[in-house]
Amino acid sequence: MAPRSISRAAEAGPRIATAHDVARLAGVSQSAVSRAFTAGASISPETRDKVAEAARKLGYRPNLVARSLITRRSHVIGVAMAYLENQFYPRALEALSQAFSTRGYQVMLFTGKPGASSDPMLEEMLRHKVDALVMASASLSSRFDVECQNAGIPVVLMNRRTESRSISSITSDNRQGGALIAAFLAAGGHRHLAFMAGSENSSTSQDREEGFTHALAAHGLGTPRRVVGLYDFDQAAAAMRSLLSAPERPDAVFCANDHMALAAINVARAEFGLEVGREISIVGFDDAGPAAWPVFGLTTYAQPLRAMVEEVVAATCARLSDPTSQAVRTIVPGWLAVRSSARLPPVGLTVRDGLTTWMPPEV
Amino acid sequence: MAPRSISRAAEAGPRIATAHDVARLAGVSQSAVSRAFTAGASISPETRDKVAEAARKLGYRPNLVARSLITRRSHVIGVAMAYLENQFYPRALEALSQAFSTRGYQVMLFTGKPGASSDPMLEEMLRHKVDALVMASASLSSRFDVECQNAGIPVVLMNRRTESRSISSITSDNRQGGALIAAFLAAGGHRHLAFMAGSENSSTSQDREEGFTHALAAHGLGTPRRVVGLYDFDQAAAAMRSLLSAPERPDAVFCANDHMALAAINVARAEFGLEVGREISIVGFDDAGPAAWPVFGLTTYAQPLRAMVEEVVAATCARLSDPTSQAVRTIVPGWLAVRSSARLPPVGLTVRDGLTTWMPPEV
DNA sequence: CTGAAAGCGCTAACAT
DNA sequence: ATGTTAGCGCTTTCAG
Repeated sequence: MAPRSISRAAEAGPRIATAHDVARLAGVSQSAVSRAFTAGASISPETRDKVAEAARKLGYRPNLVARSLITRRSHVIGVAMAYLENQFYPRALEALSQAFSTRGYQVMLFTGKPGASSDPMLEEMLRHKVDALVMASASLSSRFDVECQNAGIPVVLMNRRTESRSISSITSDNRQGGALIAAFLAAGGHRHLAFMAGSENSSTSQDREEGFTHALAAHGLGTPRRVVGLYDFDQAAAAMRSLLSAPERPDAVFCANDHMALAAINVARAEFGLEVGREISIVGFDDAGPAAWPVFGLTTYAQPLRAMVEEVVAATCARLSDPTSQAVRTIVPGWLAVRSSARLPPVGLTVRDGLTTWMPPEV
Repeated sequence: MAPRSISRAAEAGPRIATAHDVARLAGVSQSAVSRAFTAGASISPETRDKVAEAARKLGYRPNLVARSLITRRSHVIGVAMAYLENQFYPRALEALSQAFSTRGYQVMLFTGKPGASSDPMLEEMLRHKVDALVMASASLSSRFDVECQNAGIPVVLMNRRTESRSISSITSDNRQGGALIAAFLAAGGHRHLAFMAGSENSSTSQDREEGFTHALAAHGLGTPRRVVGLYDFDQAAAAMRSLLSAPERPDAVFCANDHMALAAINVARAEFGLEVGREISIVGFDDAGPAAWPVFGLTTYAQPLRAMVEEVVAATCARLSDPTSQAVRTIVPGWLAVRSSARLPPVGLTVRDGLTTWMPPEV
């Protein structure tokens, strides 16, 4: 029998070292070990070194599960996100994960079953004791609100908003973006406008539409023709098809996001042989990756992804460190990325760092 | 003093109910509550009902953190994934998350800092006590292997393989896919072939290249010209540029994945005015979302995403339920999705369900 | 079938 | 600065 096998259970392989094991080897108490791994704990350098040495030998790593049981902080953020075929979201997810991990949080992903309610997802999040929730898609039931408030976990919405006073939201300026696009299209001399909506219950789509429609009216261009793409590629393609098959074809269509705008370009070009940007103008919203690809050259309202993510993380951490703090409703300004998918207005274009944008001429 | 406030701490809001609270209200022991929430535990229907009722009243939810401390199962799977701008990965992630949640597991996402080693990521995964790891990108250091083995947590690679005997991997048939593409291109009458590699240390890129190159030689087409796109859109674009600027232009290029192939199409069409599929053939690998978009019509070796994900989940769960089981090395067959980006061979095409594929004529 | 009691690995008073 | 003690909320023997 090996001399050091005191009371090791007859398991396969060496047990995972605990703080006790480290304490024994270092000749200190278990709490000393805990302190050695706690930033700012009062411990002498010698003890810390002894512990570090023993820990290294044993390959010890603090068990975060045990820690969170007592500190009541799991350092895990639940992120609800579906619809990852829309390039905007994977980028957002990656950025969120990186930003949170910088602050010591990990992201637990909740995608939800395709058509299901968000309630089972909420249930899982709550059981797993996530410290906070960031929701970047899925529409939340009203239960969500109260359950999270009861559980005392902050909820931050990204790219959507809600009426609830207790839920923070970070969006870009959807209304202003819609209005800017209306002005841009009007300045470009378009007369027959169309709008392609996302989901009817999406605040984001609503805001963009409102901004667009109101500004259009202000420019004396009446009400745009309206189709619904449900944020889905195939649905958007179908919607575009109906738009282009109608007797009076629009000369410009604003799609509530890039994913649908890309579908629209595909249909216009491949099925109707239209030269996008000359025979028809298509504008999107997001500035997701493929928008900038040369074959698309999609003119779109650019949502500042990094800035939005920073705000999300800031809002989350703020409520985490002070639970009594108010929910915020942050609107991050974006800008119009002008490329080739829409006819250009004669004036107002600016180029900086190789990027072209447009601002309405001063009134 | 309210009659029922026995010893509640003077906190804000109602405390989150624990099994003890439920037990008290139901008039049973705390272990009875535990049993009521454990499938297959021996408990009478009456007790179960009493507990359920009390739990409902209190909004009780078992605390998974506490549970996992004692069961040593967190029911959390760590998924390491970066490079989400390649559409294949977000889809994979979504599918993984759904498949795992069906089996009672949640996914914790690890993206890693852009250029950093995978070691700090590993550290976090271990501290969080994930039950298993699935790695869909990032190259793992050798430490990874031994650390995970020590910690007793299974590692499953998706879309890459490794030499280690203890690590499972699920890939599609990269070699065969490369070979099939070579045969397809040869049959299409192409003479000047080129290959665009991903990362040099990527087993996936290597396998695809090997299959391609060997088959090409067998068809008497010599060694293809070789460029490196590093799986990156801009790098791939640059590589394509150099290919098309060279004195002898290739008439077909096989890119190690769709993301690069899409970049190649962009450059060929937008910068060189080439009609892709007639003046030059471009073939990819993955069949990621945009490949099927009409404007691209990318001919590509389709990796069966759902099947691969099912295999990943199966391999993970197998090792979880029997830690002594062997690591597997599964190769899932794919098929050639023939579209318009490459010139068609005169024979061998088959259409089924609106999808076109190609098989080499029998020898 | 049920309750009492012993911990899972750790942090946080509280003494010293 | 350090050790002792008491749990965090739960599962799991072990008696009965």
